Amino acid sequence: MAMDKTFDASAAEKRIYDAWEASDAFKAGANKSRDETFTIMIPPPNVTGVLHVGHAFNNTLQDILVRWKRMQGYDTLWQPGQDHAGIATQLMVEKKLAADGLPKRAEMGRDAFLEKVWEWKAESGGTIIEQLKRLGASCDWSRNAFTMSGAPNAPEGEEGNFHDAVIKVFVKMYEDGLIYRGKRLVNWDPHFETAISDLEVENIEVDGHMWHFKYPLANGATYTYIEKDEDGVTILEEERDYISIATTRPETMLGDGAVAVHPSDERYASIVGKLCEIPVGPKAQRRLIPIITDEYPDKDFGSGAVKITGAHDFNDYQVAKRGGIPMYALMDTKGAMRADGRPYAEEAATAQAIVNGEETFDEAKIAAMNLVPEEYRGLDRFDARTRVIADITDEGLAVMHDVTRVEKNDDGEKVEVTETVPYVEAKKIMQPFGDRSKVVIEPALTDQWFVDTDKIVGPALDAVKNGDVTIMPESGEKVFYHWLENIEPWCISRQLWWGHQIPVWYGLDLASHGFTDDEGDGALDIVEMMGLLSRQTLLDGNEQHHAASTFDDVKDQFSNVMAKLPIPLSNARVVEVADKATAAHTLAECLAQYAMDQDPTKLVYPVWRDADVLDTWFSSGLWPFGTLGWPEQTPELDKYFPGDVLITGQDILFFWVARMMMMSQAVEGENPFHTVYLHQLVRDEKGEKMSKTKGNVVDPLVVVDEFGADALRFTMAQMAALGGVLKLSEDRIKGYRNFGTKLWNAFSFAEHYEIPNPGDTSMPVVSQTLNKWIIGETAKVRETVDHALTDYRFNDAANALYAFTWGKVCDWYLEFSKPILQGDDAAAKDETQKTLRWVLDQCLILLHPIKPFITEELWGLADSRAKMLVHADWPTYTAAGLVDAEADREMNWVINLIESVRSNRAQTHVPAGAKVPLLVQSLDAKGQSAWDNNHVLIQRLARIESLENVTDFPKGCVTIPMDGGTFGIPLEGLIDVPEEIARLEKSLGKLAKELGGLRGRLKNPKFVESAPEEVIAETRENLRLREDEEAQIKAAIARLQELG
RNA sequence: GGGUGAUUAGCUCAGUUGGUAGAGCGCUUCCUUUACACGGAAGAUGUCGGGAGUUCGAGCCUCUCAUCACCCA
Repeated sequence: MAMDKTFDASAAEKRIYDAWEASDAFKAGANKSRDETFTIMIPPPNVTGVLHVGHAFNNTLQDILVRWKRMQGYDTLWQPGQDHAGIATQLMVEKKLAADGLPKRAEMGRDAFLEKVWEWKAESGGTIIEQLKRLGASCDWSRNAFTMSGAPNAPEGEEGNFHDAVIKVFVKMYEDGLIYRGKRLVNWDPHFETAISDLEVENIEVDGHMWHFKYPLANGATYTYIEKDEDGVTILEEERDYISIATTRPETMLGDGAVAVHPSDERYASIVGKLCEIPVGPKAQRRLIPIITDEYPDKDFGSGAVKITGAHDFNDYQVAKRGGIPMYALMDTKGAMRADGRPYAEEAATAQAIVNGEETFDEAKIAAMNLVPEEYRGLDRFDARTRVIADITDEGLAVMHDVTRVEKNDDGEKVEVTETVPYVEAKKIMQPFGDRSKVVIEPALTDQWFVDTDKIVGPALDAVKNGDVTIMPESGEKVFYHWLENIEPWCISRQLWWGHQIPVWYGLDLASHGFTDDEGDGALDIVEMMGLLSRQTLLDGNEQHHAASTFDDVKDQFSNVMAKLPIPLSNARVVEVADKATAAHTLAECLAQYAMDQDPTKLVYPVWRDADVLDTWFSSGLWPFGTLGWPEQTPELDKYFPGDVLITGQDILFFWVARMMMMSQAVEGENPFHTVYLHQLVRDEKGEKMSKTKGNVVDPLVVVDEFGADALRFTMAQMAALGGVLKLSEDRIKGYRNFGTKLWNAFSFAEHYEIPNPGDTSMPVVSQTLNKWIIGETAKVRETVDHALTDYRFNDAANALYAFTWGKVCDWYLEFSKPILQGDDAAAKDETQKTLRWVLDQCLILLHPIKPFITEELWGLADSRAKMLVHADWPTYTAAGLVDAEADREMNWVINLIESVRSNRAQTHVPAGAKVPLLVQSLDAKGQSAWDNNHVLIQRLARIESLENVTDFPKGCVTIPMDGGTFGIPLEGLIDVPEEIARLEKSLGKLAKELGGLRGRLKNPKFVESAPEEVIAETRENLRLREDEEAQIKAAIARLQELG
């Protein structure tokens, strides 16, 4: 059966992939012939993900390494899987519910919603896996992991250990004091109504405005405001009864706790410590806030005075913390102005009392206060802004300035009109957006769980510093240090449903509620308990919490605390309820019941579980061991952890890499891998980010459809220079598709010449120079490829294979073999046939990690094979063992001569088909033997008719200087003499430049003194050759001139 | 504002202890010679972003400027 003209990738790829899978070719340990393991953990794509070029690139590199190591006989595992992508998945399912006209999430409730998510996952969650298969990814799919596996509500088929792992790690870290709960300013996504980490926030520069408002000083106080220029000359001096504040977010003024100025700012020094009025809200309850000093304000920015709204700005938060300024939260979870709490008049009065020092405050008290005046309550934050601006301006408290513009008056004449208008600067501001929701992120003061990263960052930092973990390229290390050395606490709670629910239960802190024993008799009497109930303080009070893997475990912890309470509470049974309100209600009810029947066995102590879930990256941080069965001590965990290499995008160095390192160290005390290979974002051919809005997105599957997976993979490998920018262009992919066809045609060549293809040939013992040479070249490229892959220089490996296969095997070896294959020397023919098959097999083996499909297909053409190519043995022969210096020299001489003759022919317009005679002068013995051995090849490929020894070249002869003799092509009458002279003179000019440099260096005594011996020798040799060349060209010109 | 990196042929990029620049694609010319036109042969194209310094010698090291990109504020 004749081979097809080209490789039909679309038809073959699926068939080949299925064959690999059917033979379990990718299973952990498949093709193992040694004990060393090689483990790569796939960076888990989102379960909602679809394959993009970034995945394609990333997974191609992983596959190259894995296939290479597997062929080398390592016990290889490429562990696949996906993460559950909390926000993205929840969003997707919510959208689907809406599209299907089903009840909303809140309407259907948590359990029903999660059921829907799992349903969605079963239907669509495997998309990206199928797509990775199309690329040829050789993961052990039987081990596919999922970060939500084993969750309590997981359906059949989703059993697994990940939930256990996550919960266990949380509890351990909680018990070790590495996780804590706190009220902190976090990035709040008002769309998803959840906290998100600062890494999930995109800061984008947008057109914004800066408004300038007057905060009147209390009690009509005034001061002299003096503005000076750079030279200290007064440019403005006026009496003011206000301080001017610039803000981009006027709606947050309602929560201001102070106005801050820089301590060195002379303009405001006289009013520091005084009070000023927030110029918004009902006139009767205008709040007064202090003017304080802090290092934060920039004297040159705005007015130099900054309003401090601790609960709504990260910088202000720090100032407020330093200054003990209350942080009033103004918004609800949706980003609307709060509508809860007491009437504004009462809240404002309390706030004023706090400022006046008449009332104390704590976090909880401040958090409960709502300082939004009634007229703004319930408004969206952006509507509130508009209203606040309008109200302040109406009241005349906006800073005004004059604007002059040209208008046409009633008569149509242009006139200048000057108006005094509010001073509003239009300016670019950096605004935070949720990377999923795309809405403006609101800093919000909320109770969240945090990992105390400061305490676990050390080992990760050390691992890189002491070289246990290498980050490539090296620049990644600097970035890594910089980030880890300035690490912020990691907020791990998310107000979502899709995720691992935090294993913490809360109970009312009865001790702090006055469940005290007035009589000191170790028991509470009815009066004491009823007194407590009547105070109705249960809901406002404090809580205590405990973490445990299960409710049963946590029950004991609560019981232990309860035991310290007076009888009969000490005997109350711990029960789980839905939430705090239910808990308070349940407790009150059972106490009331007890009051009637005095039956202590009916007393219960209700606790409720934290409703929030953990950040997806918390589970992803456990990926290196969670995928291997941890916390079970599985054989896989034992064997494949720690892994070897992590290949991932530079953009998730912090998101994920650092967290895996911290978590592996915190949990297992080991680094999860020894090498991190970071790559950049794949961009379009112009170097721009791919984005849907720009329409420059390259879909890797479309590329695969058009050019085949191998072409895409080879392109990816070829681009993968360490630290390089990745620009993907279709022309390139096309070029490498052509390379596949070239390889295909080399086999078609072998078929055409009817070369036997028994399969699995061993390296032939050869006597032909040609065969010795190509075997040596093969050994060289094998070494180059291994070195390149060892150093993660995928581009070098790809380029070396391209140059070898095309530039050596196809361009020269196959051409050279033709006369032998067609010739009568049976022994030479047999040897060459065997060598040719062997060399082609080596091409397949060495190319297989990069181009798995076409190579497997060609491999399968042999009569028989012991194994599929995916499991073929990777060669270990060396250049030292196989390169024959003499054969090398001779073949290079032949190639050189052929190229020179061709070049001269082409440049002197000898018709391509014409055969020309060749002359040679003073050919030495080596040259003669090289000619004798290879003249058939030379004559065929350079179209030479005959060789004649001459003592002098005739006039009009083009000369070819070679090592061991000078060749000449007599061209009298065939060439354009002036053109040829011009050509030679041009090369003479180039030579002269080179000669000048070489002579200059050698003449310089300092060069001869300080340069290494071999460099000097090389330079001398180079000079000698160039001078030789120059002489020959000059001689050639002279001969041509005689003609003219 | 801080950090990191980039700037080399028309385009996309290599260039590994500093020794005088390479590849692919594209382009020009020629060739349908029985593996391959997704091919073959030949060819042209670079003050290696600007400037300064170290050195016998700098694309590579140092400083500086410019432009661009990305990350973090």
